[in-house]
Amino acid sequence: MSSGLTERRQTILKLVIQEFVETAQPVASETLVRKYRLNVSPATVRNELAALEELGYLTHLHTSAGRVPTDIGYRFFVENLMDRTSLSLPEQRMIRHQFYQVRGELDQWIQLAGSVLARTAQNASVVTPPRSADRLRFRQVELVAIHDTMALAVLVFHGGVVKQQTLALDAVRSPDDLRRCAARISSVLADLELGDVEDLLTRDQQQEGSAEFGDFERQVLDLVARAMDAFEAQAQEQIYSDGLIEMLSQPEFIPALAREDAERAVERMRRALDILKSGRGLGLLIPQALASDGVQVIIGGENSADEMREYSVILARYGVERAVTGVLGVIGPTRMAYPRSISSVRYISSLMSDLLAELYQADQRLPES
Amino acid sequence: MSSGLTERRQTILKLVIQEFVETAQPVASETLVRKYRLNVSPATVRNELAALEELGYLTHLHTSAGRVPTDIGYRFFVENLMDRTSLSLPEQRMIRHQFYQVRGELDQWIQLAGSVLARTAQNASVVTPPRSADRLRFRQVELVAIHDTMALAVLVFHGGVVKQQTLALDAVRSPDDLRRCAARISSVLADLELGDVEDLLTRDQQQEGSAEFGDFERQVLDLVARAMDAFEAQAQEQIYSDGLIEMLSQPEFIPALAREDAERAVERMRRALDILKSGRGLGLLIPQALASDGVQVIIGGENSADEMREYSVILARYGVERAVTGVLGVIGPTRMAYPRSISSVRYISSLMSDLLAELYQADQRLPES
DNA sequence: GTCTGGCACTCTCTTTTCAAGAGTGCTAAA
DNA sequence: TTTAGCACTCTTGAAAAGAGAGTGCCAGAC
Repeated sequence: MSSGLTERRQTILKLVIQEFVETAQPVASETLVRKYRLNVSPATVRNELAALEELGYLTHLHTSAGRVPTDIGYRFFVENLMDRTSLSLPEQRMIRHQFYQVRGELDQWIQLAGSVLARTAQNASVVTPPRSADRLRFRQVELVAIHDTMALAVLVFHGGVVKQQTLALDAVRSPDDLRRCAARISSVLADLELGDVEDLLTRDQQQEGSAEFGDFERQVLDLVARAMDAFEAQAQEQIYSDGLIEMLSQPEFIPALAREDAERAVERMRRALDILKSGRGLGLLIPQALASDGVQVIIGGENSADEMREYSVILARYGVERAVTGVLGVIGPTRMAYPRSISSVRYISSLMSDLLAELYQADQRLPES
Repeated sequence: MSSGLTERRQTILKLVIQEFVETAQPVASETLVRKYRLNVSPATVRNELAALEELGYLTHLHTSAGRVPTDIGYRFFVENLMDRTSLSLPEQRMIRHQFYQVRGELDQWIQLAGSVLARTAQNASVVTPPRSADRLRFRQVELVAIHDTMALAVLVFHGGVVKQQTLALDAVRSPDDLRRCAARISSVLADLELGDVEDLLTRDQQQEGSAEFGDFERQVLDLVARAMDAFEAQAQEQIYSDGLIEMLSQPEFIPALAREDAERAVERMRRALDILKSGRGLGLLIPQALASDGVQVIIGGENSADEMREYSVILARYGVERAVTGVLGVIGPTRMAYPRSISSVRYISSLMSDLLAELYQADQRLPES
């Protein structure tokens, strides 16, 4: 009976999605006619809705309820129907200004990106720190005295990765002592990877008596190896997330608005919490996003993880290609303001890329407000 | 009629609280007799319960429901009835071991403390980073080249406070250049506070032509001033928290178990989230805990903040007296396993104190596993 | 052939009612 | 002072009934 996705059906599909995203209520034929001043009757719209349902773009919760988009419906909307907008210029300017205020602090960039994404998309956000695709390579170490028997070791790796650790000294050391030791180790370990460092250590330990390094130097070497190990071990796992409150303010999590068993809303809340805290359900998506260009949109059941069936994820890679890259994005119920969320993810990822590029090549500049 | 808190009434109060903490259900007279093999009849217990209610230690939700402790009841329990236990030795050992594995990393200590507290108390936890009571005093700066036009500035302050920031260079600088500049600034700023640094900067700017510092040096000075300013500004506010999931797994937040309108459970959940994220309701408690010795227990309405009426907070100061101190603790529904939570807070705070002391005086050692 | 008005039908949602159950409070007796 | 007995209160759950929302379909109009 249905002769495919006619123009009018596409228009109606778009309206249904807009309406549903806005109100979180199943959309009735009469509402569409009244609110959008369609000059056809509700009955006509009903026929079209039935056709759209048969084509798989909409569903019915029960016989006498309005229509709700399916994952396929959202997908078609995102691919073909959606207005491709950007964040407004004042908004962009405000965001740039916020980043400008924390210039120089990578950790703060990450936090800020998470918070801005959450606010603009009114959903949860995830950001992974930028990582190098290569294995970690040592660059140099600085030892700074904190007091007589305590020093701070600042380890710098290629790609601008920095890690600091305190270090209990076995004996009192003068600043000169520290400097000498740091210089020695920096030159010995320069450009080495974790495996090389470990080899060096075991080799040194075997030739007991005529050891190449002093006790103190070996202590620092050990620290370096441990730090590199710890760093590589957690490289994949770390996901910063924010916007829990924003997401949980969505009607899906408020029983009075979701018109359903409050029990289910609570259960959903708990599971959402779990997803964000553990990063489960995102695990596969992130490497995938790291390997793709542009903004990725994963809608509901398109995600293989079953617990994500009711959520959409919008991700984009950011960083400097072939150097360091990370992933950032938004996560929320499938009923999501896709145009706005996508614009936001796109803008923040390009902004973060600019910031990182500045860290890597001085010929790119942070846009100033 | 009631002749005060007799021995037997105290016993019964203790049992009511233990039972209620365990089951989260109002406690009935018959349950007490059956479960704890009291050799009196339920009717006798009922009389005593009525007396305890008149004295203010228990309440009734409605005529035909069991008894529930009041804040006053919990308070009496904590002061007089509670068994004063410690964490078991195996548990202590396991915790120490976990801290041992992240030795040298203050940030990790804080995270770990939060996670351990949450797990042992099955509630949310809060930890503030250790802060000095004095104003921040500069110690030294190191400049580490990241690449040609980018350096990392590591600022070290008195009290072991360290902050790192990247710095875009105005021109290519050799490592020697950087070292010289860092040494110069370190010696000029040594032991200065924020105000002094700012004075120095304005004084230098006024004498235009014959400036005391080079462009590059002034750039670094500026960075230092900004960093100190930012650091002092956020010194009070930063509260790390964990254990949201643990707390939200308490029956109070699960409508099916709380036997009440699910709506209310959801509302409660949302508010709890807000408290943890914003730190509101804790604001007054933390300075208070910083000024007190030992473990502080604030039960329900004892907290002036109204949104905390249903929550208890257990806090302890940690750190090195007169040097750096922070606060850590547990937050959860008033129906809380006080003995265990208090032991846990006490143990972790003393452990963290030991760790920090090690950072300050070498004559104290981290207990090794 | 497409659109529209009308109307029956379905399902939800809310309210009411009723019975069962849990636990207390009180009284009177041991 | 303790206890048994019993009436009373309040909750909880199930079932029933009525209102409302929205669809699906048919028959007629354009």
